[in-house]
Amino acid sequence: MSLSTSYRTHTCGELRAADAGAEAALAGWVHRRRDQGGLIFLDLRDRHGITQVVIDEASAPEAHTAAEELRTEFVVQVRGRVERRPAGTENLKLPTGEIELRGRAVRLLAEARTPPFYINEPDAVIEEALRLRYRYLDLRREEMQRRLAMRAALVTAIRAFHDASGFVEVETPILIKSTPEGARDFIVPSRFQPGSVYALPQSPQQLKQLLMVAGTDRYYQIARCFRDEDLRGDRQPEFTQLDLEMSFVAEDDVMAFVEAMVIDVSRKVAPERPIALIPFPRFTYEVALERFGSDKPDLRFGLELVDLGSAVAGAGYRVFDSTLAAGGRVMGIVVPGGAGISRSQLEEYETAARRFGAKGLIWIAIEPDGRGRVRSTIFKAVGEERTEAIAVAAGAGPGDLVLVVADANITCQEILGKLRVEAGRGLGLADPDLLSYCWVHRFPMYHWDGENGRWDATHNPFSAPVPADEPLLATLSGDPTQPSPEDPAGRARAQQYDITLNGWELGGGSVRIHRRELLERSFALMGHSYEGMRERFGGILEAFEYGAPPHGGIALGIDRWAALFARVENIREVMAFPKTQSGSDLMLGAPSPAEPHQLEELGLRSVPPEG
RNA sequence: GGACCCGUGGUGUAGCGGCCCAACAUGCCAGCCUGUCACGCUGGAGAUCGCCGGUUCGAAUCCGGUCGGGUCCGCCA
Repeated sequence: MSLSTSYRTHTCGELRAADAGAEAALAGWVHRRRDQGGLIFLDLRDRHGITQVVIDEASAPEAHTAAEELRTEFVVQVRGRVERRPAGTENLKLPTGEIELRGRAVRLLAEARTPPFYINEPDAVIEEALRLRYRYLDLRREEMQRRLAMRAALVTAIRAFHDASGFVEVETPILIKSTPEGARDFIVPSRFQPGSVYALPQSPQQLKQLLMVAGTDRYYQIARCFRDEDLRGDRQPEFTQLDLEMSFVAEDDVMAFVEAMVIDVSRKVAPERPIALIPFPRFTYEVALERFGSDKPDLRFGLELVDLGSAVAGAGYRVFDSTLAAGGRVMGIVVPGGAGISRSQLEEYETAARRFGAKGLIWIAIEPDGRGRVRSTIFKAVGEERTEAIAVAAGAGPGDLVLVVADANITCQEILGKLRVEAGRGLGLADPDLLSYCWVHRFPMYHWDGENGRWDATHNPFSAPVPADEPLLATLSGDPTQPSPEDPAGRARAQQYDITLNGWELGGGSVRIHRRELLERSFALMGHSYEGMRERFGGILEAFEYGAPPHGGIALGIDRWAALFARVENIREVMAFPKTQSGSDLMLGAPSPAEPHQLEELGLRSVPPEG
């Protein structure tokens, strides 16, 4: 494919030694200018690369005069002859470094103000607000262009795989109906019906299920989604999901397809990065929490949680005894070689544990040489022999450090899960090249919402129970609209699966309920009256009366996936025009106050904030 | 809703009660330079230290507020 146009014969990354002798025209930005007096060097840049232009006063006086006026980021076109560079002056750092363009004519296409930050220095540190204010300049930087291209390649690979697998890409509307579940909706007031609003989709969930009812069989979409919640490095108010849904599938069918797709896409986008385990490991939610203290485990390192309940029972340490008596857990992780860490590093673990919600952190260090010499927070209370026995029970050897937490079951697991990640990454155990995918499935259908006296969907309110648990979607009272925390529903597991990459939740999905009766029962458990359901979910409930196929699907966060491929922590780095933590677009100045006539048309009035 | 961090020439930082009408690097401007590639050399311009108020004889520096950015908890799947 040629990118030549009426302005250029080649891109700035294209010319090689084999092109020597050819006439060429290049167009691009002045990356750098090196003025030697009678000889001026220009590094001409476009997104494809950099080519050196040399302009000799003696042989091209007009071009030389023009080049003297050039400044950084001016846009120019240069015509001339491609020449091999004189021996010894080749630049091995550039792919085009064997040649240069001997400029005969320099044409200024656009001047440029001095940019507010360095576009030509890859390592320059730039305040993020400044980058966002001048995003078009930030994106001009090679690194950002690379990320945009990588993201495009990611989406292309996704489309290719789905297309080859019989999927139909369908666009769903952006103006839809507000639903009460999940996050806060962005709303758009209606001019036709003052006082009424559309909602922007949090995901196309109901629409894709309706496409299944329509017989689309396999649907996918690169879908923009919106959630009006507080932002984080990995959360933007609008973000992109790969959304897909398949008919006539069970859990394994969806997982198998997604796994094959993820492997194919990974190999296309990041061929140099090994995929840790194929097939992807699968853990039930319960096992994931028990072994890794997380429903999105980072499997690039071990440091698995160990139950120390029997090892500490009767040790005579009050915290352990009271926790166990209250039905809690005492668990630990072994930090290999951690016995040698400094007092201040230990304190960092303690601070981290408290930040994660722990009441305290107990540690046991086994000295590296000799045997039986331990240091520990519980040494005095428990004695050397018993302390060492606990450490050994955790699987620690000489030189290791054991971190122990005692708390209610899930609290204990989650705290240690976070400490595990802290320790694993801190010790450099997480191979940054590795792509370590895994599945976590069989989440609890519901968790008890004590505040509202109802069950709440752990993930998606349309998720189906695992077939064996379907009878559990019931209440003790017998009436699903009268739930209580002791209901069998609390034990039901969902056909819900999350896919995790290097400790990030990449996506989640489920097999859906496709029978109206069961969906209504589930909604009732979640506190909806039958009237309320018709109001909020009437469309889909009715659709299910007209023959809905069994179906299931998943949604994957494209931004997170791209960020992981780009090895960045923040999804803003892989979005062209992201917003700040307070939802502002610093470049466009959005959001901005509504014009009075706009409000009037919509039948709205602005109320000044309190205070 | 809450906690913490940051805000000083265009950019990145230093200075953290008087030695500062603010330092360093880079960028910018001018001059010189025919093989540079983060070119080099010489000279120059450029900052009411985010904003408002307070403490003090004296504030970039201490205190309060506010605005903007970030990280985290809540929230969010």
